[in-house]
Order: sequence, then C-alpha cells, then structure tokens
Amino acid sequence: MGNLADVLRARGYKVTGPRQQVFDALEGTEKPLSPYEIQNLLQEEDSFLNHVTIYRILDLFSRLGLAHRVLSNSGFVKCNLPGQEGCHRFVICRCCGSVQEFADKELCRKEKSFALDCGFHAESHLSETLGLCAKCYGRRDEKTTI
Amino acid sequence: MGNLADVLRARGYKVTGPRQQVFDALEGTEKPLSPYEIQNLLQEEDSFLNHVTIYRILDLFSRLGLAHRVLSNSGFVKCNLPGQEGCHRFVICRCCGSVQEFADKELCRKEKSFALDCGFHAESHLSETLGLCAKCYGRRDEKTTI
DNA sequence: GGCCTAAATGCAATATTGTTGCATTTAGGC
DNA sequence: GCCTAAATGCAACAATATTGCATTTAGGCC
Ligand SMILES: [Mn+2]
Ligand SMILES: [Mn+2]
Ligand SMILES: [Zn+2]
Ligand SMILES: [Zn+2]
Repeated sequence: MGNLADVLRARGYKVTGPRQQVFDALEGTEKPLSPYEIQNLLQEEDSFLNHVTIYRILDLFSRLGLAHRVLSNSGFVKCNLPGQEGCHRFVICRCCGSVQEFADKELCRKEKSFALDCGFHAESHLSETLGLCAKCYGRRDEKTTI
Repeated sequence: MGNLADVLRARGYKVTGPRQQVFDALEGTEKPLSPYEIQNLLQEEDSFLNHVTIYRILDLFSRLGLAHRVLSNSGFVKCNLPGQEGCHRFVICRCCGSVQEFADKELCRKEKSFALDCGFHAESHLSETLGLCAKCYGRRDEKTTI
C-alpha cells in the first residue's frame, strides 16, 4: 500500500512487521527519535522489537533514503522529500525539538561551488539550521523544553 | 602565551596542564578526534588524563568556541576561525577524514533568509559538506581510508 | 615565599548507545 | 504447502557518556 512497502519491494527487500512499525513510529512524530526511543514507543503499544533489529532497520531506511539521521538533535526522522539525494537541509527548533526537511536548489548549488573554490570536490552536504519554529517563536519566554 | 591561555584567562577559567594538552592534541591534527582518541594520543606521550576530564575540557572548549564537534565525522576539531559565532561550515574528506573550517558571509545570510521564508527564526547553523579534498581527489582510485 | 579556597581533576560506579556472531523465525518465490 | 535466503531475536560485548563525590591544584591574597 503505502510508501514503505513500495520502496522495499522495488529494491528487493522484504516487507515485514518490524519495518512497518519503525516506519510508523517515525511517521508519527516530527521530533527525531533515537533507536531506543523507538523501542520504548513501540513497547507502549505492547509491541516488542529487539534494539539490534531497530538499528538495522534504521540503517536500511537511511540507505534507502526513507529516513535521515539528524545530527544536531541526535535521532532519526522520516524523509519527507523522497528522491532528493545528497542534499539534506533541516531546520531544527531548539525549543520543541521539531525538525523540518527542505530542499533548495540554489543553496545546494552555492554550497557546492563554494566548496570547489576551496579546492574541495563536494559530493553531498548536510545543513542543519537551529533556531525557533514559528510556533515556539510566538510563545517565546514560556519555557524552553528541549 | 598562546591562544588558549589568553582565552581561558579572559573568561575567568584556570590555565591548566590538562587543558593545554587537549588543546595541543587538537592542534596537532586536521582530523576530528574523539575524547578517547585524545586520551590515547596523550598516553603515547606518557601523559594520562581521565576520560571524564577530557569530556569536560572538550565541553568547555565548545562553549568557548575553541573547538567544534564535527557531527558527520564524530569528533572534535580545533576552531580555526575564532570569533565567528553561530555559523559553522565544514568540508570533510570522506577519504582521509580531514576537516577544514570555513566562513562564508553570503551563504550564511542565504541560509538564514531561507529559513525565515519557511517561517523559522534562525539563530545558528551548521553545514557539513562531504566529498574529497584536493589531495585525495588527485589520488583517486588508490584506496579509501576512512 | 606560604596559606586558602573555589575550581579543576581523578576515580568509581553506572547509564546509554552501538556492534558482533550465531540461533531461530519468516516472507515470498516456487 | 515447501523451501531458502533474508530478517529478526538473543546474548554477550564494546564503546561512549554521565554522575557524585574525594582529592588535588591554580591563582588570589597576605
Ligand atoms: Mn530526505
Ligand atoms: Mn570555529
Ligand atoms: Zn518549536
Ligand atoms: Zn582527503
């Protein structure tokens, strides 16, 4: 049906319960989830996955471009721009921890040509902008969560 | 004398042996070093630092802008653009692992205004470009180290 | 120079995160 | 319904990071 099964089948991977569950967990949040956070989430729904399995699934999802590891915020988020290879641009709210993925061709190009000016042959890049999301910017002075 | 003692004193921190040693270790390499790698390096010079101490020193260095944690490459590098706050732009060689820090006002501005267009209030950002340094690009096909 | 004290470091114990090898289970082709 | 490669589970382990408290020390003061 969904996105996941299609991608898995298209690349010759099996469609399994654990993969669906991890995918759903990522889908259900805009904040990055660590492997163990995913495990706990699923456990609350009385479903147990070994942490090794979760690591392996997240690793697969990363390779398939189904999820990203957000470094500043340590954890995984579902990719919401499938197909966009090698250029990952995230904005991360330091208050609520939410992450949004964007694409921007121009910035991407600039970033690569800048690297080239430094004698560096760029292949991919990662950009993480930290600040406040619109919601949290409005509610400033309330409380810093993250 | 050097950079380090000045910064420490200016901010009311003590100038100590361990801080000098960690700083020197970072100065001596262009590849990111993890806390434990620093410990091992120093041990080769017959100097022992507890890993907790190293963690605390690296944490301090980060806060003082003396060092950065490079996320893609997990480890710390010495800051080579002191004063440049909130805008960290690194190029990272996937072959030799070397990291270079740069600044680019224009990209910085663009990045922030792009975030704003998304309704996001940017405060700082991190950019890590992966590829091959000039040296490794020349020697392509030899061997991938990292 | 020798005190004094807050700051820095060491140490031990523990927590968190990630990895490896191998046994067991299961998806999907036949 | 079989069969088998792929996926998952499990146990043991390795690596990384954190905490609380004891000990040492840098640097201000006399
Ligand atoms: Mn994506
Ligand atoms: Mn810097
Ligand atoms: Zn927010
Ligand atoms: Zn290189």
